[in-house]
Amino acid sequence: MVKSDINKFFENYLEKKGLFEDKKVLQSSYTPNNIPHREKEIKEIASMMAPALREEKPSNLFLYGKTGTGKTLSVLHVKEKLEKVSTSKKVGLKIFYLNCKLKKVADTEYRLIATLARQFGQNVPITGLPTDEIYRIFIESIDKESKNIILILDEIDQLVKKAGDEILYNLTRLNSELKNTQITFVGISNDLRFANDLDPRVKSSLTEEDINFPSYNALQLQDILNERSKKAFREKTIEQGAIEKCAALAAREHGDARRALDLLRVAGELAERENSEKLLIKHIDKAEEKIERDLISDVVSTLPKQSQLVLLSTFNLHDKMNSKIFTGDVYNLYKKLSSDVGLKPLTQRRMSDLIAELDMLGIINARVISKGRYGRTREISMTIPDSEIPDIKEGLTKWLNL
DNA sequence: CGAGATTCATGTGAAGTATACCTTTAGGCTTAA
DNA sequence: AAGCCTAAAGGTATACTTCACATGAATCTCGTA
Repeated sequence: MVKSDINKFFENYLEKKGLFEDKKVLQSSYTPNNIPHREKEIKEIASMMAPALREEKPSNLFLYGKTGTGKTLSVLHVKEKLEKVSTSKKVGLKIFYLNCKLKKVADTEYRLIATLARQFGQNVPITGLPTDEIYRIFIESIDKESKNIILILDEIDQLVKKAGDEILYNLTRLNSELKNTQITFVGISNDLRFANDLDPRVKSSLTEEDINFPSYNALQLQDILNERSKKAFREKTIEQGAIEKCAALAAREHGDARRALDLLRVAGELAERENSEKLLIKHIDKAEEKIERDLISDVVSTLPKQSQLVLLSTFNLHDKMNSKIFTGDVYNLYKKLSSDVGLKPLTQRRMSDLIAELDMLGIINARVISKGRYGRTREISMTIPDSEIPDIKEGLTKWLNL
């Protein structure tokens, strides 16, 4: 009985055609051939990098603009095309893309260089070598390879925030160490003010040329969504107005195209799970909530245990009393919790740094204030809407085996 | 009443420690001549 | 004797601790109007 039910379910599942034709198209890793409303920027990038084909050194390039404005996409697009030409014409050119935000990959000077060296096929250890040594290995390996190297550093602001701008200084000076090769840097930043806070020497050399990526407006987002949904969904599976709704929602938040695409994809997934014939507008509303939740719980779940504990403490305090939360309170609760879990509590000094990190990740808001006579502390408030907190708390307690 | 001193609770920087990992080196063992 | 393996020595990066000093506005103090 049961067995045949299950068989039937699977058979039905197979027979029933899903809404998606090709879901990959909506994922952020996908690079479409056609990038609407970025023709100008792509052309600019291409003309900046073109000298590399003649084995001349292109200027360093700096791209900035809010998240989801197509910076990464445009660069990768140009990269692909450029690589194609250069390999067919046998030009000595290599292009590397590296996202500096990835933890344990490129968030310190050592790790950044080590990752780069690894991309050149060098087998370098994750720790133990002097940083100079890593530089030497890296320089050596690229110097014999090819004439031109273009290094794309995505989310470069994150790197500087964590590890200081000395790295960039070292990097820009790298060219003087190289005999046969030249490195061109392409920096990408979401933070518009980032370049201004840099050491002037670094700034001038890194931003020889810069391109601003403006935010998309709702109409442009619609174009993008239409373009992609044609490939992603089967015909006539989207309710009239659904795409417009996606575009409008995403446009409300500074025109983030990635968000718009996520919205559409998750809505499609939800619709499919509900066995709905079409992607309806209501699915998009649900998708918005889900994305928010998933995004946060994704970050939270990859946090180190200690940070999770700190976060849980702040959430608990936030629930218990709706007054302001201060560092000292968090630390006391954290200490109690950590002994419950059987984790050795960190010092308050360290926790202070952890709170600062959580703030940087945008999971909480922590602001240093002075309470005058009553000392100085961080005042912590929530960035997450109250309705989402119980869910995340549940996840936290699970991960922490509480 | 108001300017300046005081105070508190913690921020923050620097230096030190523990841990995990790396390379080099020297000793001991095996092996082939 | 040459070659190979192993373990110790000496080095680094990273996460964390310890120590000590810095902060900055509410509150206190005290001289002055």
